[in-house]
Amino acid sequence: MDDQTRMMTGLTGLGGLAQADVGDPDSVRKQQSLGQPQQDIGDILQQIMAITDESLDEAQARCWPEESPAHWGGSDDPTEGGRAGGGMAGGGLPLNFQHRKHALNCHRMKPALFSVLCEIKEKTVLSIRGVQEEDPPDPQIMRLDNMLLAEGVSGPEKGGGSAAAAAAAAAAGGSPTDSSIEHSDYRAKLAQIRQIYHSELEKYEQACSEFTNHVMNLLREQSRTRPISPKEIERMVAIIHRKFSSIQMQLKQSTCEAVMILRSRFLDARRKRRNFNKQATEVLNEYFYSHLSNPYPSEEAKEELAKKCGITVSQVSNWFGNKRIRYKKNIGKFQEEANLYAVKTAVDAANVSAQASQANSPATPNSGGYPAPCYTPDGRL
DNA sequence: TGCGATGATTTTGA
DNA sequence: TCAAAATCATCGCA
Repeated sequence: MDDQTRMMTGLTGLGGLAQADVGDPDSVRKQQSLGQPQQDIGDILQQIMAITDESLDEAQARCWPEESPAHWGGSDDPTEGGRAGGGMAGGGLPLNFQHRKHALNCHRMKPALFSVLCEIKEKTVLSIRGVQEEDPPDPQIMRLDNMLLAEGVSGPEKGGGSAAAAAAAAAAGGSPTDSSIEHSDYRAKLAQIRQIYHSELEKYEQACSEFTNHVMNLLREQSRTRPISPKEIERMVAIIHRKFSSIQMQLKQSTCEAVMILRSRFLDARRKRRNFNKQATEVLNEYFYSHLSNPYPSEEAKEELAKKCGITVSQVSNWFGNKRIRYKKNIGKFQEEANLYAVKTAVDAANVSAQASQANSPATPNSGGYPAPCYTPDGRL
């Protein structure tokens, strides 16, 4: 059966019942004299229009009088909220009006008429509004999500931020105790942020779920008295979710800010340097001046130096970078130091050669590159 | 407290 | 990508 046929049939049937039940003399006369379906439709539409003039509360209160059976295809449970006002049947309105509405509600074709109204509504209102509803995922939310994931705030608990903390602590070059203190401090603060974030997120999700359920129940209840399609309920749920996701975005944004502040504080701490101890400086200087022709230690040499000095490879690189540029800038100033280390290296080499009976071991492999210092064989300048 | 020394970071260029 | 150069920020001493 197509919509039009169904509507016509429904309206005709409804009209007949309305006339019979209501006992309206005019309607009876009209039916008797005209006997036309169009007249019935006009009557029934007038009755429906009269209903739409009421407020929703009035309608609900009067649509479910005490004796009213569940003819709208809904639940028979009398405890349901929408019928709370059932005892108010009548509400001071003319009795024939109440009877007419009751007749409408109880009529067997009411569901058919109702479904037609739903369809019309869906085709008109929803199709217009629904055009822009399929939003692509918000890029800002995606960025925030990615950042929170990378920092180890969202997602499964992992090394995340602590790995960054460890790297930064290692680069700080402080004593192992200092690093571990900084590391654990960073981790503790990050864990705190993580905990607050998850607890707030849980609250939002719970509130969203509760509110969505509440609205859905309300709409389902109202769908008994006005045409609300499941699609419309879905749309409303989507609107609620959008509203709540904007709140979530604020939470994510402030969490990101907190992480950035924590991170910047931690990274600032990296700038707090400590001078290398005397032994470490000596080892580095020894290498530098004994390789003055080519003061570029290989990766292996850097690792070995780092191990000897108790610093990181990158610190060794920094040291050599600084040393090269400062030596080059002011050779005169470093001359004395260079001579000192050259003598030291020569003495060490001599000792080694004496012990190993290898007289030809080169003490200073300098040839070209950075200018070598001047010194006498006895160690004096 | 000022200043030179020094380790770290950033910028620039090959 | 690496090294040079510039710059920053802190240390440590007089």
